Amino acid sequence: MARRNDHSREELHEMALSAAQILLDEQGVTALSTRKVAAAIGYSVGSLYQLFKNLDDLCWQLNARTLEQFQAEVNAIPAEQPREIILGYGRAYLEFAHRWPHRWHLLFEHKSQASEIPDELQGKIAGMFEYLEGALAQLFPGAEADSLQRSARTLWAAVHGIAVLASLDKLFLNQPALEQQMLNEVIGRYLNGWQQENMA
Amino acid sequence: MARRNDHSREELHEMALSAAQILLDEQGVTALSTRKVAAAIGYSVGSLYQLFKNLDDLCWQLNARTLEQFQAEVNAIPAEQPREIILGYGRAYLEFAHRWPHRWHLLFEHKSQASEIPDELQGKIAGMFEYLEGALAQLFPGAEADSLQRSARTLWAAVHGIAVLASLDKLFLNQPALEQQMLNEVIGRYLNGWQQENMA
DNA sequence: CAAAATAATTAAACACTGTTTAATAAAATC
DNA sequence: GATTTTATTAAACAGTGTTTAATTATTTTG
Repeated sequence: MARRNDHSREELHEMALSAAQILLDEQGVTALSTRKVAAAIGYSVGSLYQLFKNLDDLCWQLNARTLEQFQAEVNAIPAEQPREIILGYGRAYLEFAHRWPHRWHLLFEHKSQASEIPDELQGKIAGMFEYLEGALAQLFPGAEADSLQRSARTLWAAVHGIAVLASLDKLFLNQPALEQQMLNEVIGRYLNGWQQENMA
Repeated sequence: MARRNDHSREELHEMALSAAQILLDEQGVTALSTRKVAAAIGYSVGSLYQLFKNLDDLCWQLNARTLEQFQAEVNAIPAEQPREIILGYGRAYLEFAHRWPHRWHLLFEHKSQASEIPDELQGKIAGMFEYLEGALAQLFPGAEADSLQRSARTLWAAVHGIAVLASLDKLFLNQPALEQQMLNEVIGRYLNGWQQENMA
């Protein structure tokens, strides 16, 4: 039943990733299994292992796609004032986590942490930090590189924390537009507090 | 081979939870299986299902223990100035996540979210928010209840975000005492920024 | 062009997982 | 002491990731 020329290696690779993404979107991280992906593309599990080192490898590649997609959305944000850039980034982050809950979940699954992060992905993440660092550098021209790098991560951690707890339903608070308000407040107050330091 | 009077139901329950906790601490979330817990206490899996509804139930009870332990540590923080209380809470949180990485990981495993959060646990979490809200209320006597509740969650989310990304090794930055600095800055700047709002 | 080498594909197996079931052994009740 | 209730277990079911050996298709070689 082998049929090598039905699809090239590249086509198969693409088919598998697409099928996996659909499975992920529709049924969540736990439904993402080698057998289901194989069945979805009409091949056996063994053939999947010809295309991917293992399931973790497939997940990393899925994560790379997710990051590319998010990065494209972030790049589409009009570059206005630095504060608006940072806020826009946070909004995009929260919105993305809501729109693609399972893709976003897979990004931070501890399981994937078992194997080491591929260099390619690490580069993508670093690029996104630089985006934030650039906006912060505009706001704080006198700040040291260390400080800017740390602050970019701190702001990202804060936004990420909001997204995590919201997705886990662990905020236990019914307020209208809760996440949006939390986002506005944490970024606004953080930046104001920092500016205040520089004036004293 | 049944031996009903070797251990009472309560003893068995305690033995199972303790064994599960050791397994969790030593081998991580993925190693926490019904068969391993059963083997550790010298009973069959079936007997475990007499004590717990399922593995998720066992995990919830493990999480309840973890929260109790953390709450005890938080309560041991000397009640000083409100800012020190909030900072102390954040420090305790980061420290706890480092000292008990797997217990802390289990707390936020999405898997456990499949079944609903037991009321008991929900109450424990609410209690911890109140702790933060109390300190914030001292700093901002004029603030509305809504605002205090939201801010407590925002600060928690920020600290949680730092802990998550640090535990996932996703900060990609080698700075001495990075997490501590991020913590100090996010709390300090947030509170300063808020105070600034009230003066304007 | 046919034969040999290579590579892809698959079915089956292995070692796990959570959970359920039927049979058995022990304790409690009558 | 006989009967009912309960605890316990081994076995089974349906999954999982991954590996293996055998088969089939394609390429390369003679």
